[in-house]
Amino acid sequence: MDGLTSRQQTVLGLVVREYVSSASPVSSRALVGCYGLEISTATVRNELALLEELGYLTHPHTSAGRVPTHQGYRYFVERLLGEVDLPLHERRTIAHQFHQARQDFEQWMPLATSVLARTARGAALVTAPQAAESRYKHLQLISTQGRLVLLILVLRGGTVKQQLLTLVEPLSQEALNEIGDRLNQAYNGLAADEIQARIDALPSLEADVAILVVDIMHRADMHAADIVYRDGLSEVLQQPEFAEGEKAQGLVRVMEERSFLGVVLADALGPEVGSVRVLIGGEGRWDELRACSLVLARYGVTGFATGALGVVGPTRMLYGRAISAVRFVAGLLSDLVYDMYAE
Amino acid sequence: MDGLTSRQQTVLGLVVREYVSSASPVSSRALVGCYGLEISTATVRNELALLEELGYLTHPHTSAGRVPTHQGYRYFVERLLGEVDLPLHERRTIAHQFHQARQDFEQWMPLATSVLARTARGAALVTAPQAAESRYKHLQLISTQGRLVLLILVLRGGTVKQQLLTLVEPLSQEALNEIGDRLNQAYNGLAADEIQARIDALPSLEADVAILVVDIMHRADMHAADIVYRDGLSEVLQQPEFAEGEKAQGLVRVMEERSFLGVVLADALGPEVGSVRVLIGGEGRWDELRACSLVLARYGVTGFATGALGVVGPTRMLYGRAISAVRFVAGLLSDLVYDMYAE
DNA sequence: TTTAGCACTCTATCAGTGAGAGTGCTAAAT
DNA sequence: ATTTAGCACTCTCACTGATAGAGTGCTAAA
Repeated sequence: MDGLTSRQQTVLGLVVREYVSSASPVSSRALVGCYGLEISTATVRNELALLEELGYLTHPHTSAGRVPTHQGYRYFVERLLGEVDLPLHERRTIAHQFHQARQDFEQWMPLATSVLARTARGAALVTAPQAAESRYKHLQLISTQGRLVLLILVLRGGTVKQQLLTLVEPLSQEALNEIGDRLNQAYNGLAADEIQARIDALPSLEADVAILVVDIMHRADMHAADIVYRDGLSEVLQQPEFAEGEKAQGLVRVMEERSFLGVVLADALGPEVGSVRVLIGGEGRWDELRACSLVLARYGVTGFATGALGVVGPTRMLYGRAISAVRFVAGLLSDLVYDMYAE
Repeated sequence: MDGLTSRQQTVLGLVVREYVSSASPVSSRALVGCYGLEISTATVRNELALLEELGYLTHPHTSAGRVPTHQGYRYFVERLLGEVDLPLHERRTIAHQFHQARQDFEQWMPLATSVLARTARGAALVTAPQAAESRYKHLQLISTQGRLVLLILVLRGGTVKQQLLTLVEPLSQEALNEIGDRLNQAYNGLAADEIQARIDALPSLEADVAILVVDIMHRADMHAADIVYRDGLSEVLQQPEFAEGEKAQGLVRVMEERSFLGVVLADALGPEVGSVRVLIGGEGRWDELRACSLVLARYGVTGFATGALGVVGPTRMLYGRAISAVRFVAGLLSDLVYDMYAE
């Protein structure tokens, strides 16, 4: 059975569970005592020694109990956890909250983040959905004062972009509406490059606006993932592994620094919506994350718009809850994105 | 001279400056040695003892140097700091960055936050400007799929609100435009209550939309301050006072928890745009903030739209830089808000 | 009023000690 | 061949002096 006997698997699983809940090294006595194993502590010790030799456990020092290694957590997550899901009543509560907020577009992301943080008992991150390629939906020019105009550009999928625009000479709101109407007629549903190709045919003022529109759409394609929602950081920082400030460094960085998060996400998830990924202790690639695990997924509709979401916590995290929470919330968000892009 | 002799003021000032830069208790020898005082360490010790008796300094223990108390920092900020300002070249760089971003509405807040964090060397917080009272500017209904409609509401000052709307039966984009045009004609520049009062006169579909608009405007008035931009937290957490995790608790809470921040801001700033406020060690009111200082200001135009911004750091912070950075950035943001509301 | 000098106090550090925890090993039992 | 009991061994943790060093407070002289 893939290298480990069934009893070894049981023991490894119990060590992980016990360590996750107690946060201190697990002794053979604790395992036998708390979980009613039908074997003696000495036998358990033999198994523990073997599991350590195989790299699934370590010793902080000779006379301490065992602690799972990253490899141990990975084995736990991949082979021992099985198919986990949130209890029905939690799924119902969450689904209900999303149903309540279904019309309130702006609440989707904050709600998802807060639900994720509370359900997974970790720090939650959600990036706004980013369209594979922005497509023009609607433009509105709104006169402000004098030559200053507020340009509102709506993209397919409901993304709204704002930009200021200074005219050479003031125009009435009616004139602005006309420009908007003409561009709306001409560009509905087009991508930035397609608009770019048709700019020549326009009179100069429209062309100026169109150039700006193309520019905004390009920027939207580049930077949509910069918008990150966060929640639950302060709760996670109370975990004992972060008692020494510098241990918390990686956690705070991944929560705060867009660029760092971007790299991690790109590397761990790829562009396609798929299954939940678990990143344990930085996987040797990110040293700052040695004490942290991330449970990540991409949501949305591949080819239309996707975003990422995830939970960050200590390696000693409740993987079962985190994975099922991430999967469930990703599913809900994917449905919302689907509704917004299906036309 | 308000209780302290000029020499005592000098000594207090030096203790604060030295402690801010060294992060460890200041001895009489260090003061004489590093700052070239023309008096002996014994004399300094006498002054230190007096300043301690007056409550401006403390002792961690008998044979340690002096550390400023909250009262000491307050005296320093109010009487000893004088009029501080950022060096010209920094002001120029910052003004230039804002000038570059002047058209790019969506960048204002992130830019202000990032500039503030880097300039003040602290964690920066900026809340979005909130209108004293939302006023209707423009409505656009955009047909999505079937009966689902995306409602885009622009308020005076450039705030854009989005909401989904499910129609009883599908309508063409033209029909939606007509509804939008009629409401735009009728409601331009009105406040929520004024719109509320005129709903009766409308046919039912328009009335439904108008009810939703009023609802959105009310929500905007309530919750605009919920949008908080943050930056620089991870740098501040590296400061030695936050090496023990629990000391960082207050800092992270004020940075992360909207509700906590809201209470602090409301209490410290009031609703009017005014001068920079300095909150030292939670001022006895917020125990979590005992190790932190906040430098806060309200920006914007009183009566039209205001927001708050501030820097959070350890009590041992560079008050001079923080105060001048907050004042300068608040000024820049106020100008931007003024431009957006002046009509 | 200032200063030199000195006693005093407190910390930080190191070494040493004993208790306790938990293992690893060995030899006996199943 | 496995499992188990028993015990020696190791390492941590908490406590205890003991010491050096830092910095003060006080006193008496300048």
